Amino acid sequence: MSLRYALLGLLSDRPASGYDLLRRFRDALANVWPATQSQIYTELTKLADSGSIAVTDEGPRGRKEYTITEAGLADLRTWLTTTEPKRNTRNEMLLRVFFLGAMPPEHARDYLTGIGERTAKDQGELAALKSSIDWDESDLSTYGRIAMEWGERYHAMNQEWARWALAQLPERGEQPGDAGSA
Amino acid sequence: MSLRYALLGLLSDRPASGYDLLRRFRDALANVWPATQSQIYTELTKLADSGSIAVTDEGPRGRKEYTITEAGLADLRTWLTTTEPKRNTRNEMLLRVFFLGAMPPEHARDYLTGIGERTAKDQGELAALKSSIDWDESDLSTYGRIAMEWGERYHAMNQEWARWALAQLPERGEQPGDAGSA
DNA sequence: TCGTTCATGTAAGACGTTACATGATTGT
DNA sequence: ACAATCATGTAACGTCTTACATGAACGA
Repeated sequence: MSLRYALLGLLSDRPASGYDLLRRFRDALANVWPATQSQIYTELTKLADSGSIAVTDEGPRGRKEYTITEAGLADLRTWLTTTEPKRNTRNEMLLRVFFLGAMPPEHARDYLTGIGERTAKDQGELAALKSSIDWDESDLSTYGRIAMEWGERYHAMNQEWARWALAQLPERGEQPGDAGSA
Repeated sequence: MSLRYALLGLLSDRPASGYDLLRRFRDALANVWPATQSQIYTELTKLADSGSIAVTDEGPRGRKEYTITEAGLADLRTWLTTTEPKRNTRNEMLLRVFFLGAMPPEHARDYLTGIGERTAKDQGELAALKSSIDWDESDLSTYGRIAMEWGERYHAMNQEWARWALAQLPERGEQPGDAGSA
């Protein structure tokens, strides 16, 4: 259901074609709610059928510009206010952590080190994205910045956790009870 | 694909029936990789067909106890070492943040306050879960504790972020450029 | 005996991914 | 002319959720 509201949300800012929305998903929402071309076009057709959006202009190459209707806006507001957001649970990275015991300890270290590295890379990409955006005084910018901050904090948290987790593992070659040199 | 490996992972610790695994998903993996009864039984049948697990005992009420095979263990290890974990992107809570501009500012405050409250509640539930677990010296306990720590840090991060985000919004009734009383 | 727990299985539908398929327009 | 970009649509497949369906065994 969320894709539906993501589209309504973007269209509440300004009218757009499927192709426009596809780019906005790639640029702005890729880290929050990824969607494929296929999904977007299918959902736009459904939204138009249900009267939440309407085709308000047609351009070259079969371009159709959609505008949100009053009904669609009401629908979006209902979603924002009266329904509880679902928690994000599934986490493949964390699932693997549970089963690191099936591997030699060396691999557990490598895995956690890898997490730290990957999240550092993601953090860099997020920073690049942040500086590439033309932040203005619009609502989308204000709230986009707030979402971006979440991403930065998330990555920082992951890195700190990965460092901490490494410290929980026995040292290379250390035996249980051997707490280092005296 | 992850469900398959979650099952192999649990079975690598010890043999279990579908019903046993269902409870372990509810208790230990609910916050990391939720799975329904329907999904678990279906996947166990597939795993048995492909030779990754085998029925090694049958009990009352049609109970079938599954044990991981060498092939299954190899499969699990391959997954752990040679494939990249997929990032967790979809975040409904954050998606809504983008569109808070479609609502009066009051609602944005309420929403962010609500996030803080809900994550505080989740944190409490996680703490309760933590103290309810019989932590021993097994690998699953070691890595389970590490995963638990991630959850604690995640909730703490969310609360700090929600507090920060509230401070970014204009004060109740404040106009842009009006930075409080002198 | 009667309710709860144990125990397994199937089916329909929503959502998401990947791939296929087509063609107009623009810029060099 | 030709390549890149704009622009839309469909089909097959896999995963996840919800609901339906059944029944044995245990304990009070």
